[in-house]
Amino acid sequence: MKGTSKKSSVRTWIVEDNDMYRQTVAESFEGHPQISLSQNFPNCEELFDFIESGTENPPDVLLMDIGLPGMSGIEGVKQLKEARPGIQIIMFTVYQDNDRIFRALCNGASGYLLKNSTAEEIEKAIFDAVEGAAPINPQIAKKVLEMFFTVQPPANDYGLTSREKEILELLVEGFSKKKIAGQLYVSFHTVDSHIKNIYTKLQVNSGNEAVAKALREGLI
Amino acid sequence: MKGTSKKSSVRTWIVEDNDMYRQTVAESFEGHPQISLSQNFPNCEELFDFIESGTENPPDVLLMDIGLPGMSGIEGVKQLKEARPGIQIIMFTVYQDNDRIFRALCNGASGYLLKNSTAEEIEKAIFDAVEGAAPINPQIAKKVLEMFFTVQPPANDYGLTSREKEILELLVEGFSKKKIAGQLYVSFHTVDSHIKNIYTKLQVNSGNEAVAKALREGLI
DNA sequence: CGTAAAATACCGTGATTGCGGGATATACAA
DNA sequence: TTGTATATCCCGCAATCACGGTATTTTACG
Repeated sequence: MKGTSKKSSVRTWIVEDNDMYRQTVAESFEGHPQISLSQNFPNCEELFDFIESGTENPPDVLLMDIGLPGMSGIEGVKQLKEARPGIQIIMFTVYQDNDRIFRALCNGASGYLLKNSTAEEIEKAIFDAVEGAAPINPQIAKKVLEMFFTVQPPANDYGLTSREKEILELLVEGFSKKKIAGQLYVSFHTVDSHIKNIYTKLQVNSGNEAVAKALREGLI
Repeated sequence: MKGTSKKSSVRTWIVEDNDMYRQTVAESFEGHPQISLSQNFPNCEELFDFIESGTENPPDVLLMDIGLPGMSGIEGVKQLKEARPGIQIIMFTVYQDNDRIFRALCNGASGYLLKNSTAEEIEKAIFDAVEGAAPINPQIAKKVLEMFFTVQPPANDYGLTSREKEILELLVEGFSKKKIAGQLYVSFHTVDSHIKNIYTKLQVNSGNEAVAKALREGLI
């Protein structure tokens, strides 16, 4: 269906500066019936040269080290994703710090494996990636979740009434008191009173502060 | 070291309303040397009753269905995490919609598996969870990444100068023009001019709008 | 060296805001 | 019934803001 012609083999390349490690990975896929690890590079520069030479079509999946000489794997992901968005890139690294994880994923990496992964895990990750999924090492996934789902205090709403929330929302949208009054078909004075109450409840004393507090604490 | 006494067996419970499915999972771990699936429940209410009864210590890991009669698995995660934050909860469901994924992870779920998982995958996920990692199905992980790492237009800064950014920041902090002038040891008129330029560049015409735009688009 | 951009400073005016009052009506709970 | 909360409305005034000018000095850069 849908014209997705099943490929006989997932074409995979690897960028890894440690010669021995690169060879080991390459060899572990030799003779693999569904994965052909057809090219490997010691750094990003050679990868890009090869792609631009047009000698061979780009791969389906790329395993990318992060700690590379010259251009880092993080920067490599960014540039490769810009040039060839279709390639699924799996980071393949020893680094587990939030900053590298964040930047790699920001730049468009589809997966993030640690170098202690078994050949089976790498194999599964390649299949996952080519199917549009995101193979992420559970330890890394934990950090990603922590980055975004940090247990936030359940959105203190400062006891704002629904009317006050409504007006706060319009304030955030940039409307003046007069415009808000028009929008809600009430008098300017009413809006003014509500805003006074909002300021008191939020413990602020200017529109700017109220808007900042509302946006920062997700009050709207 | 550190007093972490290795447990001989990972104690795991499951909440799943489909009797047959629940039995199947339970049976697949019967006689497992390191995982004891010691209790199973058809809904959250019975789970909580059992926990409160104190008959047995809470488990290390809980497999939690989402589509449950009565209290949903999402709500169950929230309440259980509040009561017993130490329990690692793995969602175990057919649902793949962003909203359920988001809410489950928000409420503190450590993992998210699909029901088509193999026994080996579940086994690995339980071990991952108890070690503090986050076993997430790659398809789900992809959605999580999309939720947060959507290729955002590279932070348009509207050509603000560094001084203008500085002043915008102070504006967001709720300072008045006069206060900003004092803070920066410049005249009120200078600040006024900068703010005029900021408004022009951001295409807004009030402090509220500028603050909202700055916060929403991460200009600061 | 020259020039453009940035930062600085000033003026005036009308609009808007922040905030101090106070008032009325309605609804709901004690 | 009597409060309490919510929403509505009004007044006034000092402070602040938005915005139209103009102009000087500093900085950056070819």
